[in-house]
Amino acid sequence: MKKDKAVRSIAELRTLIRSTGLRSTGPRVAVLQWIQQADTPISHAEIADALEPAGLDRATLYRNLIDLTDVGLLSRTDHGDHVWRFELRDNERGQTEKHPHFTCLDCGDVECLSDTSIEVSAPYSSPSAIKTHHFEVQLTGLCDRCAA
Amino acid sequence: MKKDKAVRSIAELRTLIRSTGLRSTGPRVAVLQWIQQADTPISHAEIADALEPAGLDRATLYRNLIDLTDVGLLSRTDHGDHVWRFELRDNERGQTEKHPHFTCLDCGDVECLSDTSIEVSAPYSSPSAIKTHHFEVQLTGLCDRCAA
DNA sequence: ATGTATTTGCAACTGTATTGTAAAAAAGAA
DNA sequence: TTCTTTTTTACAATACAGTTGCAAATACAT
Repeated sequence: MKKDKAVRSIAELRTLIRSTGLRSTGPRVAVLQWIQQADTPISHAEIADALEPAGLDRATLYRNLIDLTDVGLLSRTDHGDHVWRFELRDNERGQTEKHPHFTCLDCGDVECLSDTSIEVSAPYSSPSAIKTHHFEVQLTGLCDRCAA
Repeated sequence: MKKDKAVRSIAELRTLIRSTGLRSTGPRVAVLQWIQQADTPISHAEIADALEPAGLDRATLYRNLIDLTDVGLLSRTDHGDHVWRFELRDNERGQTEKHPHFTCLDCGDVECLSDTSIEVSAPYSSPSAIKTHHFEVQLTGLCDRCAA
């Protein structure tokens, strides 16, 4: 089920970070490296669990996730279960394009619905963001494993 | 913009609560009363701000929101902004039917998209919950006020 | 190599949500 | 009504997620 995504080298990640105006540091490269090898949005806790044992400070991690989100490298979303998740945005290359996610209400698993098309027909008074397609879609329900 | 929803009397609320197996208590009636007069899902904090001055304990409120959610009277959702919101479910009467919500990423305002139809065309491997329409839809973007 | 602004790492802190508990209240039985 | 049992409340204590302040360390432009 893994997507065949282009994994960037450390040097590429460093260049990517610098291109946003941020400085390339160990923690930032580590965060991006960890996130890029995940095939779905990955939670705060998962990143922390992975990187704290390696000596990365919590506050630094939080600050970096926010900074990297602010400059547009990451997206930070809550998929309906009160858990922040981060994903590489990568928009300039069309790699990880905007797409809906399906989150299991039971186990929290996230699935990227890259090939699912969603048609929204908006009525009279709905926000114009809907008519102009400037919105994100999030689906929640039970995944096949938890529904069984 | 207020919806013309049927407001239940205190006696009706008490019966409703008892019908779920829970006991009808002051705090529970107060919570339901407050939630039923809101026209969108309402946050933890909003309910607390409204009812704590009246002497309702925080922990009791939280426990009640969870209990009422567990028995199906309320739905508890996170609309993408890391804020829990509660809404009367009321499914047995078709009052407040399942519908998508639009949440503003800026101001947090929630809009019920009762009249918006959303078509999801699911591909090969997507969760069967999608094919069987057992899912909730959540849209996020900027509301008209914040986009202006 | 040097200087300066950014970033880190640690600790302290804030606010949200949960848990333990004795006392109070609700529902059912007598 | 009054009694009895079980649930619920209210208060306090606690756990946890996330943020902030700041001195020391680091990145990187010169």
